[in-house]
Amino acid sequence: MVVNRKQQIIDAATKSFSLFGYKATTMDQVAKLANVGKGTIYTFFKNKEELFDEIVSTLILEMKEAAEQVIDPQLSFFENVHRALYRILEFRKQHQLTIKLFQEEREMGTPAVQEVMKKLESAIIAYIKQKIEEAIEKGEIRPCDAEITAFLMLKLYVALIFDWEKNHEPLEKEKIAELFELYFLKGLSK
Amino acid sequence: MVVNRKQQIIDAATKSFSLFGYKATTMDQVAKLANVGKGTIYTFFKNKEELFDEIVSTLILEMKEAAEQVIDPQLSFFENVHRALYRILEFRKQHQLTIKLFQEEREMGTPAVQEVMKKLESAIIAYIKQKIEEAIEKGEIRPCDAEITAFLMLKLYVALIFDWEKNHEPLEKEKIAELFELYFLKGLSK
DNA sequence: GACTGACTGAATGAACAAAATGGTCAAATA
DNA sequence: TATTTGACCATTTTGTTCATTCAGTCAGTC
Repeated sequence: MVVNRKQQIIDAATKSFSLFGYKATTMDQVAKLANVGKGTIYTFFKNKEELFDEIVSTLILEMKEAAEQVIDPQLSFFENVHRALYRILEFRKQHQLTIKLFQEEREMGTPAVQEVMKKLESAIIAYIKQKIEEAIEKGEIRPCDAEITAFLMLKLYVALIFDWEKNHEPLEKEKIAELFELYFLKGLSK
Repeated sequence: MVVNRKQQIIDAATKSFSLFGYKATTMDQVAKLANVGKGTIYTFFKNKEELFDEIVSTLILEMKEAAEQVIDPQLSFFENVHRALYRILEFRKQHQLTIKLFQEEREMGTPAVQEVMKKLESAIIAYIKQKIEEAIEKGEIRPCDAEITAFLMLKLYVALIFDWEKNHEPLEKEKIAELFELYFLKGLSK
């Protein structure tokens, strides 16, 4: 094994998924991009979907890490939401993958993509939910249904990032953070 | 003219659009339902799309009227939002049409439906926006971007009504109103 | 024994035929 | 004469066939 072939495959697939989406990425293409015979892919991954799954699982982990990097338990819930939000807003640009998949889900409704996006959404909501519960525990914010609040935070984010741009100029990062603060933080603060 | 044939046609079309959606409604069907020859439809409406448009325009007007009925300039902005929200939540159940069209847009992407839904959305946002501007004028709420706020209010509403139900039990009217208050009203209040 | 790429069967979509549908208009009706 | 109508036409949609593409396998190579 000259180099880590599994990582080569993952890198190639990530690149192709990011560039062309799930459906338009062929295993032949991934093999060629990874400088690997197609069969080799199947020694590491059961099938295309499992390869995809592993990549998205990694993405989820990376997003969590990105958030954890800026979250500081010493700081207030508000300050941490603000920091995590900014970090994610920056993170997003690096990850064409998220955007491409979001597009593919809306425009083509590829089943494998729908499934994986559901998983991504669940992971994000579970993460936010936990942070909200901690904040309630600590008495930092007023009690509320953590699940619904997390759900709405994500919906608000998606609405501002993706939906608003359909008919308007994209919003500045600062503007998005400001709106988040205006609604969620002011609304939740005691 | 024994009865109002135009109204007969509109009623039949409304029923069919509500039941089967835009695409699955044929003009033959509408004619049969309205007890009218197909040609007669074309003496009142240029084509299928115009018939559809008139129905949706009426829907928009009815929604506005429904809201106006409960809005009282004497009352506070909050109280009025609350009342209008409740009125609309009840109104919705009567109108299968809105739900059916919302579904058809998401699932099939019928162009005529997309167009009309855009119009509906614009009308709603414009209406809310105006109410927000009046409230800011009167100093009832803190200044904010009325357009974005209206946009987010609608998105929040849609998220709670349609998106939440995809993976959870539907929310009670009371719960929806409570959430609205928690986020928007608390957030906007001075 | 790790790796490969030609091979296979299933899935996809292009091309064509058949059916359905929106819209028209000459004839029937009132 | 003014309305209303449904058979009719052009176009779109739907169903079908068939060639191509692609995910996944496995016999053969290194």
